[in-house]
Amino acid sequence: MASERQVGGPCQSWPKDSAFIREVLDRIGDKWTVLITSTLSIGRMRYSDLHASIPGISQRMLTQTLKHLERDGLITRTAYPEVPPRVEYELTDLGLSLMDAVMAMAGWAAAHHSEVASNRAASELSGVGRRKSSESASAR
Amino acid sequence: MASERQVGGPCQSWPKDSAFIREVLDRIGDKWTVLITSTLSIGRMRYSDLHASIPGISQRMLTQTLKHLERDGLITRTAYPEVPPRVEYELTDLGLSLMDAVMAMAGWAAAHHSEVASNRAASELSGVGRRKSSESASAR
DNA sequence: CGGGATCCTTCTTGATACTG
DNA sequence: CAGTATCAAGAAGGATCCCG
Repeated sequence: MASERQVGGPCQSWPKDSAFIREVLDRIGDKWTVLITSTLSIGRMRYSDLHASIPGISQRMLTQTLKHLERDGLITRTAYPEVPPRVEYELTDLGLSLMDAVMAMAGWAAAHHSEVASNRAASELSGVGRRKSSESASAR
Repeated sequence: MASERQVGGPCQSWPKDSAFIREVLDRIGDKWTVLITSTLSIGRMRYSDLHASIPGISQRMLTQTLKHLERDGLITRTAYPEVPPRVEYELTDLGLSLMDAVMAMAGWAAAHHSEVASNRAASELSGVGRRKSSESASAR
């Protein structure tokens, strides 16, 4: 595989403007962002519902990620001035469009993950990307 | 915006199989992976060329990221047994296909970064996602 | 030239406790 | 309920030195 490709062909066209690409990648590269937005893609939810729907997230990370998403206009935050406070979050159209892009990535993942997995397994046996026990447990 | 969307519509369809999506996201969420693969999309390169082409990367990260990419079958590593050692890296078809997906993300970024930027600026003024000086310098 | 092995510093994150 | 504030632990990243 990858026997003969013509070099210089596809996409050598971002010299220095990789700034916003990095911004987007920093956002979706964040574990919680994807989980939160995908959960919100079901519909608007309140804080506690999100917390319950996403196992393992701390309030700190939930709050922080929600703020980042709100700041970038990917979600809206609506606080109702009631006696027991109620706050609801919802994806904006912008956030929804990002989800589409993420789903595209998910499509690639679904299409190629087995290939990646077998490559990885083969490398593991031959000792290419071998990790040193301390790494083998969990990657972050 | 995002005034009335029908809930439950788009993409509520990954309950627990988000495992490989995370794998892919962990990979492209990594700052150096994208820079390296996009550089390699120009054509095969040797270690020192990559190091020179990517400003600010350390040998440690370059080597490590290259190993991860090789392990997953996204690039190939070819070592020539010469007197001054020569090692060349090249994207595989798999790696190239991932680049396509990344370029799709770049497309989203290009289309919406101004919108995100203005949202962010507006939030900055109203104090929504305000950071506390220690965060404002660099986000990782 | 192309890394491998260490050390050391910084940033991120989870846990916990407190508040409007 | 919906956060905020503080703290400690761990991982990621850079710098440096060395080897084949």
